[in-house]
Amino acid sequence: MACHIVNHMVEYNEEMLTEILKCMSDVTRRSLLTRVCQEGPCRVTDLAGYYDMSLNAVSKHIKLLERCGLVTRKTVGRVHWIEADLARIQIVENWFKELKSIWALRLDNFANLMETKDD
Amino acid sequence: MACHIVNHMVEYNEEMLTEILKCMSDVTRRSLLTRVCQEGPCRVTDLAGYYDMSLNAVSKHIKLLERCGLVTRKTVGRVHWIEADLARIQIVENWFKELKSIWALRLDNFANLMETKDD
DNA sequence: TATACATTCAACCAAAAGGTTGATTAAATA
DNA sequence: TATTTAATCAACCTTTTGGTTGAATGTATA
Repeated sequence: MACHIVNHMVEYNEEMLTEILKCMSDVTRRSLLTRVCQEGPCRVTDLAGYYDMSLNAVSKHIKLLERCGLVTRKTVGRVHWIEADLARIQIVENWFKELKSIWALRLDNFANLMETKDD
Repeated sequence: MACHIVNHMVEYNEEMLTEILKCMSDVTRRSLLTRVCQEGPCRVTDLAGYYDMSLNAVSKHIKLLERCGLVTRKTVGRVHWIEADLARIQIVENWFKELKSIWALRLDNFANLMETKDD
């Protein structure tokens, strides 16, 4: 299931896919990710200010984003700076690519079969 | 948040993203999707045979895949033929693309700011 | 027609997810 | 030093998710 590391390719496996896709499937976490992409490094408290939920809830969302590598954290004194890291998106894109190629391969085989039939 | 429909672009909104990403975040559903990509139209019972869970559980997974448009169903008599439809993947890819462009835009702005500072 | 087969529906259950509040830790500041 | 500030930890609650089983529906077949 896992693919080979080639050049700058990012490896993927089922557990990583599950973690990343599950993480991205929440609207608040997608919003947080978008925000840190737009604004660069943000403090947890400032991020929480945008949402109609407790600081704790946002803190937990950030922890999940961090756990699957979609954001990174730099702690400076008591302030935690949260920054986006979109590299992991490649893992999902690789899966999409593989899925599409599997799909295309079958259609190719089907086309060949039809051709053979015509002989 | 929703983007414009341009040519063959597939529109997206938060609800669709949530639905599709949540659907893809389950390992059994990803496996089912891969399988129907490989094998073309499959019967529910045959698909269920590959997994260590009840037919009912697989049936429910297929229903979720169908609900968010990742597979389609053709009912012929008592047999339901399940087929992959990867078009919806584009919705997620569009979001990735937008996110990356937001990210790149900010870095550009930052670079411009530095340049201005140098004047 | 009686029976087997393909699939879903409905009710249920345990675990996970997403939220809350209150306490805790540690750093900045009056 | 005492207090405020930044953030997490811990316990708890409700809803959702992913599974189960048994019954129902509809179609094919002996």
